[in-house]
Amino acid sequence: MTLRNLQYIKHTLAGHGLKVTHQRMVIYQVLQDTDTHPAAEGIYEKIKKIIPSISLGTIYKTLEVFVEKGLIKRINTSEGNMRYDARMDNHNHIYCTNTKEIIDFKDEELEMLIRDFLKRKKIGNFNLKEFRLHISGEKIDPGKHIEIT
Amino acid sequence: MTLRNLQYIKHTLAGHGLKVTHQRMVIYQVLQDTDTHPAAEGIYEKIKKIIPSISLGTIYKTLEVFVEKGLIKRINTSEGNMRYDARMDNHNHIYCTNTKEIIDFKDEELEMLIRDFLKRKKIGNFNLKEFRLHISGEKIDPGKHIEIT
DNA sequence: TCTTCGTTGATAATAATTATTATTTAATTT
DNA sequence: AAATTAAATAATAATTATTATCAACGAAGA
Ligand SMILES: [Mn+2]
Ligand SMILES: [Mn+2]
Ligand SMILES: [Zn+2]
Ligand SMILES: [Zn+2]
Repeated sequence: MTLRNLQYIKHTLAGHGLKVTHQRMVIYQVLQDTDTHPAAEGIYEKIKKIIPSISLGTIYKTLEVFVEKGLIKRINTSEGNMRYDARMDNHNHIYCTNTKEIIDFKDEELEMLIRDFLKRKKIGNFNLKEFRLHISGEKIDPGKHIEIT
Repeated sequence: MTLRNLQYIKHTLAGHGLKVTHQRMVIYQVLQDTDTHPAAEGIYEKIKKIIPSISLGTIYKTLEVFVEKGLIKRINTSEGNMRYDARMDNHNHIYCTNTKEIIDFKDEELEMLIRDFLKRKKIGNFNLKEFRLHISGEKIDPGKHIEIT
């Protein structure tokens, strides 16, 4: 968490109409440094190490505000809880049904392929906001990483 | 609910290793006749009209069992509850963020496009089960239907 | 520095789902 | 067909995830 980073985070929060608080900065920073799509509880555990006095309610509230302001995304799983994604560029997700991991998967070609398809295939009475491909399956070796080639 | 249908449902349940009960038959039939991807509560309301004595717990348990046995699918929403889909062929979903509707969208070309792409793009250490495109946005006129052309 | 108003932490409330258990029902054995 | 066994259901309690409330606090502008 360098000084330059700190300034950037302040600027980002303020730029989205949010009052800059210590809690918000730390939560946003931690989300930025995470690519595992954690749930509120998991985020809480991480933040507690930095701000031991933080309340779980503040985590929930802050996540909600961030989503509302378009700073992060809330993502859906087949499990009973919400998970969060600080990555805001268009990308897809690979779901591992046994480890519950959500792995990012970005591919320009796929992006174009689908965008092109949807442009041809007109959906009437509908204002399309975004699309995402959900790929699901199981890691073969849960200890190792998934690798895309 | 014709007799032929009834026999077919019995056969389907038994064929998936399930004991055939009145509750299960009615729940399965109702799910088959629905394309709105209802939540447990909504299914409960429908079933109560047919079996007034049914318990909400039975709905939850039955849905869980059906998912487990591969008779239906559990689907994810950005809201805090699960929804269910009796349609088992590969298809995609359009999410309307204001009406909370989930609309089926099947297209062979899109299917092939993505399948082809994923065949080329190898995902290592991962056993792919399925993929689905989540399209989200808002209905322009919430009273009218979405139409795909 | 003072004032204002949004934010936080503590806690209570709600919604969705899962667990428990006695009772009922279906399937299997006699 | 009656008795036996095993599984499913209904009623209810418990848990989990999330949201709401509210007094105390802190950021930011006057
Ligand atoms: Mn159907
Ligand atoms: Mn929930
Ligand atoms: Zn992501
Ligand atoms: Zn569907």
